[in-house]
Amino acid sequence: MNLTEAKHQFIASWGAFGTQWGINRTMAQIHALLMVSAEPITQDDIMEQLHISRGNVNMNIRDLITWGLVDRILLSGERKEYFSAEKDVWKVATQIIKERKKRELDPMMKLLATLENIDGDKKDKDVKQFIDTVSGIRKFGKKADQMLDVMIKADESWFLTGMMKIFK
Amino acid sequence: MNLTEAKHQFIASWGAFGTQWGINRTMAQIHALLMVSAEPITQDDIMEQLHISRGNVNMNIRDLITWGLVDRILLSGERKEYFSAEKDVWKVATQIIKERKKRELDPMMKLLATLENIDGDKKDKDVKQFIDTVSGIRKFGKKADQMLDVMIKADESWFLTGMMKIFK
DNA sequence: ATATACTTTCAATTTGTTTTGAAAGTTCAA
DNA sequence: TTGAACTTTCAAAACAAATTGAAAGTATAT
Repeated sequence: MNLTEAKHQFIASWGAFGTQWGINRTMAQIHALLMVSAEPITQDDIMEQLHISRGNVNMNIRDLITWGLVDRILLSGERKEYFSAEKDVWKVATQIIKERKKRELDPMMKLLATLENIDGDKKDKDVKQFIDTVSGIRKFGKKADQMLDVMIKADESWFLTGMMKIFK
Repeated sequence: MNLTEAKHQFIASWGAFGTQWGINRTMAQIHALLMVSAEPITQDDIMEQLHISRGNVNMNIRDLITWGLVDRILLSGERKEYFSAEKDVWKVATQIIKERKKRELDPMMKLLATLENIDGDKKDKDVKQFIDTVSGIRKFGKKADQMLDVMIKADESWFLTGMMKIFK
């Protein structure tokens, strides 16, 4: 397989993979393209390579920037904007974890906390089941949260070498 | 807040949460309903409580069963089928991890392995960037994979107590 | 065997999401 | 300023996913 074919396949698969995790396909594809691009590229490059419209590129690029995964690059003497993605997979992963945690996990945990305080007789089996379920999710979520916080603060080498000893 | 309101809110939020992670809303809602139900319930109960059609319930219940999250219960003397969800959050989590790993992570890792072997001069900066990106993702994926395997095999108390000492 | 109670299927429809492209907005050099 | 180069917006269109419900299928009791 040559580079062009491989790039295409990588971009297509990364896009499909993204959709399974609630990320829009184009956004994942743009991110994939930027990840394998050695140099910063322009909106027009992306439009051309992925065969998508200008508006679509613009919208998703802006999203990727708010996710902290892509940077706008201004080359001196150039009018056009260039874009470049963080290439370090560890940084990409921690950035995504940080964002999803903030946007999704944290609000869910907050809600569960309030739901645990319902009125009703705790001897009633339905009330009991509800409280048990919610508090079970909450306990699990808290621990997962702590773990993710440590991961976000840790560095890659710790993850790749140190942590694994523990898991043996 | 009373039980009924709290259940509704839990089901609605769990459904919304699911969609952000690539799980269809109804499926997540049915799962939520089953998680907070003290006793097994029927298709008709689900239809009524979530206001959805018979076909929809049937389809999603079957999906939940293939995910290993819900069981069909046959009460003796009853013609009707009842359904019940695993209530232990740890088991639910490991089950989901196990399935998603098998369905999504494993195939992606396999693909990346093949993409690493492209033809081309490794001195070329584009070829180099591609290989570096793919192998970076693969390294990360392998470690995450190992970690998840250990989690799947471990038990809840290990996660809730033991593991956290390590992360201090 | 047949009626009854229940489950499954799937084509058609509805609903939700993504994409387009033309128009409006911005920036900057001359 | 003006206009050329570029970016952003957003209503409409295209596309994808979820949902319905009626018909077909299956199991069971009599």
